[in-house]
Amino acid sequence: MSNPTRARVTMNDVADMAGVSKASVSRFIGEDRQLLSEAIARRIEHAIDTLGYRPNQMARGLKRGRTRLIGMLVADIRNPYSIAVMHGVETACRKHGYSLVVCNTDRDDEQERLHLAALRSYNIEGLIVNTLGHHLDELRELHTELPMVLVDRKVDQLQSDLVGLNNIAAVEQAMDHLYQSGYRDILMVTEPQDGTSSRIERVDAFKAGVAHRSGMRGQVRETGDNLRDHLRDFLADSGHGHKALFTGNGVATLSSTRQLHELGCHLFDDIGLIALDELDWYPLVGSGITSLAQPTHDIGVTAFECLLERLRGDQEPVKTYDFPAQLIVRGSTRPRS
Amino acid sequence: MSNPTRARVTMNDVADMAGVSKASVSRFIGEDRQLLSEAIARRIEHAIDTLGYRPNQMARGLKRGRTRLIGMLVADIRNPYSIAVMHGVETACRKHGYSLVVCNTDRDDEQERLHLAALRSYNIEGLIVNTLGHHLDELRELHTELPMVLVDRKVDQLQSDLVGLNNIAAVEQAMDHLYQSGYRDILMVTEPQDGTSSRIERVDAFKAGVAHRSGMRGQVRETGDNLRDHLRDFLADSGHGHKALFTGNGVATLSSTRQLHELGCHLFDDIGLIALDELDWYPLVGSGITSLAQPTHDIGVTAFECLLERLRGDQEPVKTYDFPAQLIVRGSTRPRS
DNA sequence: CTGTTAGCGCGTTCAT
DNA sequence: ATGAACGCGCTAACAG
Repeated sequence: MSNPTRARVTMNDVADMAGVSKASVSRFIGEDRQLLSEAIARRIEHAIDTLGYRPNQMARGLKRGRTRLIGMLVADIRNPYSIAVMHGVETACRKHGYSLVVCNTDRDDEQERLHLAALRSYNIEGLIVNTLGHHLDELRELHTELPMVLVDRKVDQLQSDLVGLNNIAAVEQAMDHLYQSGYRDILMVTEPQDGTSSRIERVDAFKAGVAHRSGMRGQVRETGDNLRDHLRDFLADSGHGHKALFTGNGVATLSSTRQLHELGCHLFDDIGLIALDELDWYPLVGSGITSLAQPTHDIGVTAFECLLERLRGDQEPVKTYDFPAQLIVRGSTRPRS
Repeated sequence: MSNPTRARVTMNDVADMAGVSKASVSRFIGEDRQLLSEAIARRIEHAIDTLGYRPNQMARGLKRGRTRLIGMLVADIRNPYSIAVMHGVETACRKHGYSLVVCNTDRDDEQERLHLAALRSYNIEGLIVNTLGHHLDELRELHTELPMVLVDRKVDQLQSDLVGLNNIAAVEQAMDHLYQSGYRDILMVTEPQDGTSSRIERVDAFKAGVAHRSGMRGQVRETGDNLRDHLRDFLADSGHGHKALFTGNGVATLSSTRQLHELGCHLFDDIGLIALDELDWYPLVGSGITSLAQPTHDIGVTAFECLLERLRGDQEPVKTYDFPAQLIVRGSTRPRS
């Protein structure tokens, strides 16, 4: 009964049953329905209903060159940021009748290559990229065939639209808030930069922000095996004013908070914290984690709409969409004096 | 330069350049490479490389009926459980040369219908379902064409393989642990059941577990606007032994913990907590949240492999894969006496 | 308004 | 071992 060998009902079947030509059926399911006479349209509709006919998008795409498929390349699908953006993309896709093929590379360059080949073979109409783009040649070649949009991270030498956070402004917001709350000794924790443009921008902005604020001291550390030692050292080294951590993304926040916790740190009396990216559990940790929330949903929606513009023939020069972050104040940056 | 109008290089181009017929090229990219002479194979390979030819999966699928596409219907893509399972599915897909089309319904029945139609139109070879399956007719019809596997939640009247947690055993583990740790007054918090089989099973198992443990009291409450009041009442109503919460999934844990936090509860001295599902922030909240972790990755992998079996012709009766949960003890269930 | 014809890119007989 | 011809399901061009 559930044997997947039953032949699919095709346009021919519908045409036969309705006693019309395939062309008429094609017109019925396409944009040209108004060209059909009332009588024929009804017969076709009836045949479609009784047969349960559904057009085959593959065949359709083969002929028209439009598959209604969008690809998304994600570096780390378990990162809540990626998920949130993807949710936005998916919503927008749905709204415009597109489906989304998600490819997770798990930060593996070889997987990226394989996925790119696969996506290409499926004739996707556009591609949303949230990876390091280490296969420049393939990407550029693909870009000659279809529009692409970068999310969060730039890819060098790939001239493509970009949508993401205004990192400079966001970091400035964070610095302002820390400064005004009385923190003077800041340790920024970032994931290894590794060529990721957004991380680099944030670290650079952090250094610049420290430089032009009098009495502020700033250092940068990376997540990894040594993080705990770095944090311990930072906590021990007093005499530079109230201390705070500035974590560059959700992953950095998680590992930093875990390490602080394991170090027996009282969250957040001993040390302040402001995080880039908002996660749903921030209110629950200690007195709550202050964060700069990214408009992830809008970022995803914009990425898709950007693609859609290009698909509709937009030939304008490469655009960049910089979204602002929203400060959410919680206990982890309570004012000090 | 990045104008998406450049014609794709096709099998014909390769054949022309290599001076052979399309059939030979087809043999080269297919399974019949050993039928080709060394000389011709080399010429074809060279042509493919210089032209950058990639076979068109759409056309291929159209002809052979194998698109190498798997669909996954997810009720809530922002639920970490779904993501974790999806990650497992994706890994398995990749390993076997399949690509994954993910469809998020946002718990909306109408979206489920639309997605089902879309997936079908793309000739996916199999479907993984993690939704309520409220469109039984469409699902059953689809099931006549392709294999399906249910994840986490059963769908009534849909005879299909199922992979998920052994809910009975998992809840028993939780109850045992609570009992042995000295808790006697338990409030289970679940998302509205709403026909979700896994939630129903967990609640039923909870009630049964309370019933056959002497001196234990158990109540069930749902997440929602009243949760806070329920929790306050529960906290106030003493005299039944040490209190603990048992949350039925990640979402329930998050909302319960938030409410406790806002009620000014000291986590977790005033009340114990054990959670079904493991999330990465559990160690950070209060003294840490004890949990029962699901083998989400394995569940995803198994779901795909199950599909693959069916695709390869497995005709055996419907199977059910019940995975065990793993208890992770943290401070939220510290022993009481 | 409607049907006929010719492919889209590819796999698969059949010949040779 | 290789090529010619046909068709997968559908759309687009042209006739009528």
